[in-house]
Amino acid sequence: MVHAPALQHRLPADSARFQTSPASDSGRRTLAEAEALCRARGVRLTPIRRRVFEMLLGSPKPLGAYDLADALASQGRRMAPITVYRALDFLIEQGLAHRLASRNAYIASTGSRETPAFLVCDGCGEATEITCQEVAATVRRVLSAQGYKPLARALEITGRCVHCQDVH
Amino acid sequence: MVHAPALQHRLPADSARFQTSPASDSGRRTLAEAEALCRARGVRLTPIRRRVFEMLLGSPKPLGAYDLADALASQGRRMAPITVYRALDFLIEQGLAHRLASRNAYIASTGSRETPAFLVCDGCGEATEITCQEVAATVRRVLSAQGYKPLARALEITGRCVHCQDVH
DNA sequence: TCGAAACATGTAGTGTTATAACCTCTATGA
DNA sequence: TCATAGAGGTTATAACACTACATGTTTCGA
Repeated sequence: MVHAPALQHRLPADSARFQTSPASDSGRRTLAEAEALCRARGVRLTPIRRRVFEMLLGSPKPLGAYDLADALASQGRRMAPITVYRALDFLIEQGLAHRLASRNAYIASTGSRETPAFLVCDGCGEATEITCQEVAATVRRVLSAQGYKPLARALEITGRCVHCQDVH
Repeated sequence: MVHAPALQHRLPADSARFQTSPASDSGRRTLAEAEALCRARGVRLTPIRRRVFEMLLGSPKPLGAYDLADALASQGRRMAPITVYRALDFLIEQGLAHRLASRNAYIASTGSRETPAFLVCDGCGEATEITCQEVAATVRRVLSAQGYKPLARALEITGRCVHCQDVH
């Protein structure tokens, strides 16, 4: 489960146009932001919710609900699955986490209300959140062309990351 | 479970730029195509696989594996879950179906090897396959900008369809 | 045409993810 | 101080997916 932080640095061509948010180097900041955000909204970032959020922040890859339960068990009393799910529901509602349906796993997010996109590696499972006008605009346009109203759900784009391209 | 076929006709503005493929009105044609495609590839569209594929083709919304088992039970002997999953695996390998992870459900597809996109309604669950150069290009660009190699996985875009916008 | 190999399906059991139903505790404010 | 709302505890179960192994079926070459 231990994993070196993603090497986000040596990237091709036009990566400058994307804002990426690897969880690993923004933990502290994001935790403070989350607290501020919850205060502002009048909702409670309780100890359980906070621990789940920290766990997600600290992980370079999305975690399953039962992974979270295991991990949290090692730092205290075991938590029932439903408890984890309730915390996750809260975090998702507040935009602090997203469910990656393609992996049945959960990942910390920025709390912004915009539709985020995640690049998910088919090999190692690591996921990178990107905020990209182009993606957002394309999604909006495609939806409205079919008469759909957009929802702020995470967009999952599957591929194979730099480190996993040769393998398998 | 019975559901009127989607009204795909009165659509906003620039829908002409998208090729949509509602399952309901292309069943016959697509079944023949699937047969041809399997023959050409030297793989076998066995009775079980064919029935599962027909079931998917006939449904306006994605079906769960156990839905399929139930539906197929009503037209003969009950099928074990694993049998359904095996048929689905085959169809997915051949590009004749896709798994919609956000719904734990499966949907018939065209068999083309390109990355398709599905608009999935958060309300009724109906899904529309679209083939759109713009979407494909955006996905490719975003992936390569982060050093990812594209995979031909279905892209799921969630929204609320025309009929479900007022409800809930 | 016989038999080996490859592929497809049957059977039983289990693993994994997610939720239902109901109860208790605690903080808050009228 | 007591009613209330929200958070969390407990137990059980639903829903989805797969492993392992046995049995059939098709195909193809000797």
